[in-house]
Amino acid sequence: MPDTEKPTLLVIDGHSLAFRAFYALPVDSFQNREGQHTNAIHGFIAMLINLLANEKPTHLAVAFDISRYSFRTREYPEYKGTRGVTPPEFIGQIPLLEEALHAMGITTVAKEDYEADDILATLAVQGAEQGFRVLIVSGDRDAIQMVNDDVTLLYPNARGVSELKRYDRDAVFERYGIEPHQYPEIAALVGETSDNLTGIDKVGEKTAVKWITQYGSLDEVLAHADEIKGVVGEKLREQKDNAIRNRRLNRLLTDVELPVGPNDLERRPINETAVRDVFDRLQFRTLLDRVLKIAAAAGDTVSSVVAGEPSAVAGGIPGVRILVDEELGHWLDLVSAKGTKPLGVQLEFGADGLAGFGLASSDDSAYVPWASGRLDYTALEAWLAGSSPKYFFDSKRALKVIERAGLSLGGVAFDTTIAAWLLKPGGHPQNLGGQAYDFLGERLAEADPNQLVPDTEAASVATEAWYVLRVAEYLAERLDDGSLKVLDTIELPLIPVISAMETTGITVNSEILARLNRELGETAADLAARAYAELGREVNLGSPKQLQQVLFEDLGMPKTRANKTGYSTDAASLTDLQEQNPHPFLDLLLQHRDATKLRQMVETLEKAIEGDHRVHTRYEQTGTSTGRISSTDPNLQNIPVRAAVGKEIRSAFESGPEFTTLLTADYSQIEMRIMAHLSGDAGLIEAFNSGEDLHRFVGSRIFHVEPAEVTPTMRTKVKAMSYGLAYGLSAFGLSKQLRIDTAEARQLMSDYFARFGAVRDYLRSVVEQAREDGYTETIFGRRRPFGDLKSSNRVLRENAERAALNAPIQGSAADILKIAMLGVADDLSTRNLSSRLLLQVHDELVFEVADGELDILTEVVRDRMGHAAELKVPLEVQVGSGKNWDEAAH
DNA sequence: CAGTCGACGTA
DNA sequence: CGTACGTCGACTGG
Repeated sequence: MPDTEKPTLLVIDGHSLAFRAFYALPVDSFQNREGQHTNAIHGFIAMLINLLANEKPTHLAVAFDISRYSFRTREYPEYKGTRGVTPPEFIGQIPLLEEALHAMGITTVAKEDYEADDILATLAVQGAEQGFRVLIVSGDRDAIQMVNDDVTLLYPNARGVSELKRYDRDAVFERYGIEPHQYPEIAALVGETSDNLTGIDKVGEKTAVKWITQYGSLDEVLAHADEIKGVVGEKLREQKDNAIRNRRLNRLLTDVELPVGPNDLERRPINETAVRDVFDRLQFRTLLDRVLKIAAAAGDTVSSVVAGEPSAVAGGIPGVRILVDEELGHWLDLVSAKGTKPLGVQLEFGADGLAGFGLASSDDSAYVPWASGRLDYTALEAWLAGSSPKYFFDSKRALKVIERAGLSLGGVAFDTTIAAWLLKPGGHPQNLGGQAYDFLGERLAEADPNQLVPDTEAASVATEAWYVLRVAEYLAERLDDGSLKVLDTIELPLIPVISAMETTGITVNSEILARLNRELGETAADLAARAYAELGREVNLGSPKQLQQVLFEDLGMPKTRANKTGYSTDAASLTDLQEQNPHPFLDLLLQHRDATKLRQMVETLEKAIEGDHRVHTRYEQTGTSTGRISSTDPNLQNIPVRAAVGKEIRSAFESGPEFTTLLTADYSQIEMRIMAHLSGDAGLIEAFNSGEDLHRFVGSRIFHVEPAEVTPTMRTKVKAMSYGLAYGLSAFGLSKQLRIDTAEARQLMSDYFARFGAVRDYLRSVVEQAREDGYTETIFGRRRPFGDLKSSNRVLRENAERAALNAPIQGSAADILKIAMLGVADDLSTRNLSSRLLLQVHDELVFEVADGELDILTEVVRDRMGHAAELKVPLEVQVGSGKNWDEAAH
């Protein structure tokens, strides 16, 4: 096919040409009204307009370096090391240039870790293969190597960018006397000052060309180095490593994986609105006319939406800039209004941690690739660590990843996961796409994980960051003042505290666990064998279904409480059965369950011990509907404590090396104290202020005896009653638990409320209020919505009523412990203490005590926990310490 | 294989 | 017919 009929692909090295333009045009003559310098943009676009008019490319792209760092600097850190800092007037021009190009319908291409010339080389090779006439524009002499029959280089001459010298094969031969592909071999010998690549001393262009012509290639020259006489020969033999290194570095890659190929680069119509907008901001009057004229001449139907990477597309999603270094600093300053406006932040995760940052303001977004150890992130690091407000989707995860990358994070001002939870604490956990859909009604593009080659490309983290910002703004609108205060003063400050607890973990003695595992295993096996002997056959003791067969059919025992799959075989039912219908199998079964359950827990814990001999649980800050935090992988909030074996398990949790003991601190009867506070019940308040044992005090009032005369039975009854109150316990439930008849339970309740009537009034009022408002509220303003309080379904309604009367109590207790955690964490840090908070178990905190800090830590903990809230009754804190968790308990 | 249920540990 | 959780094994349905 004759060249004239071939489509023409024009690819420009954006950075190098913009930089040439910057030095070709006077800085001071090109400034817009905001003081932004525009000379490089002006020069570049003027050159581009000439190229479009003269070369009439059918396909077009501009390639950019993302950073001054690339795989070449990793290989040879001194590469391009002689280049000074970017002139301040140049900063900010590249992103604006990209914006202008996008408005003009021109695709820009950049690839992390590669230089623009590698992109040029790749597209040139692909273009030639696919039948294009290829024109490349680069200010880098290494680009000569790309020239061949299909590829022509346009190279700016010394006077800047207004004239481009045309290098085809013949022109290269005429200028250098070699084939284009040999150019890098010449350059390798001579060296390239601008790239900081030293060549062979005494070897200039003439010598190099002579050698290459004589021997054919650099390899051959080096192979025959011995034959070369004189000083240059010596130098060549001495410094041949330089040449080898230079050749390695100046070889352009032709197989870079790019998001676009030549056929994707067909020229598109300009977006006139966008062009007018950008050129107006740049104050490019004449250039605008020329661009519009070219567009008109090309017969473009001017569209308002541009494909590719426009600065704004339908739906208002801002285009994604790729930024690092000074450009990034400039951009951050601009879009955050010098740190006063929040940005959405979304991290990109790679195989080994942090891979990139997505950052977004309301109308702009940027992607910042992250490669650890690189030097061009000072602006980002400063912004991340500083107090400039940042919004996240999951800030705990972000915090951990950022810290692991050796950075620090400050200014976490919003977390959409936590905010969404505060708005709807019972909701299912959502990913960002779910939030965008639920709150904004918009679909966020997600790659289908089931497709090897997804046909929908996932949104960039920069776009995700933009959604984070918008979801955050939506949620901030919807949250009432109380919830916002809980977010700002409790939940957000708690994130780093919880994150540190997870990272720290707690030392667990694996030998103790291994012994327990073995002992419990033996016990279980023994019990199972005896149980089988009783039955005369083997059954799976862990299968409720098989147990039902054995108990209710084979052994013909009376039916127990019904459940979905038949009849219950839980501990309470089996204990009942044992009374009505004694059988040795029942006891053995119960004991076997006990042993296997504990063994399983021990085994789970053993497996969770990591290389540092510690167990790192994960705390779920949005895992409950009351405000508590939950613990998973493993759950350290349900480690046994009551039975003897439970204590043995707890004894395996120890203080780590460098620390002396563990310290535990827990609130005594915090929920009852909150009930006293919220109900204002004079009797209950007096009970807590009297210093008397609570249940003894209450018992004396109910049974009309002196406190000293309250018997253990009386105390047990009162205790069950008190504890049950906050859960919505019924007379029926109380009777079952205390194994008394319902009449007595009813009497007990009525006696209780006769003395502590305000408690009943309060509990009723909570439900009543919740029915009216649709939600309950804790002392600190945390809300929990309830819909079923008006349900006509009695089961649903009564369930909701019990949950509602419990929510402010459990929730306020959760708030108080969280506030205490913040206070303690604050004191530990301001007093420079080394002791650390390790665990939280709803009303208990576990610390690791550093040498010599027991007294001060005890004081801090007592103070901060005791004064986390000012209630109508004192908050009592019990503190204990010991080598392990069991000993530390009191 | 994922999801559900019963059972049971904690506050 | 007492709140709030997480985890396990067995079982179910695909």
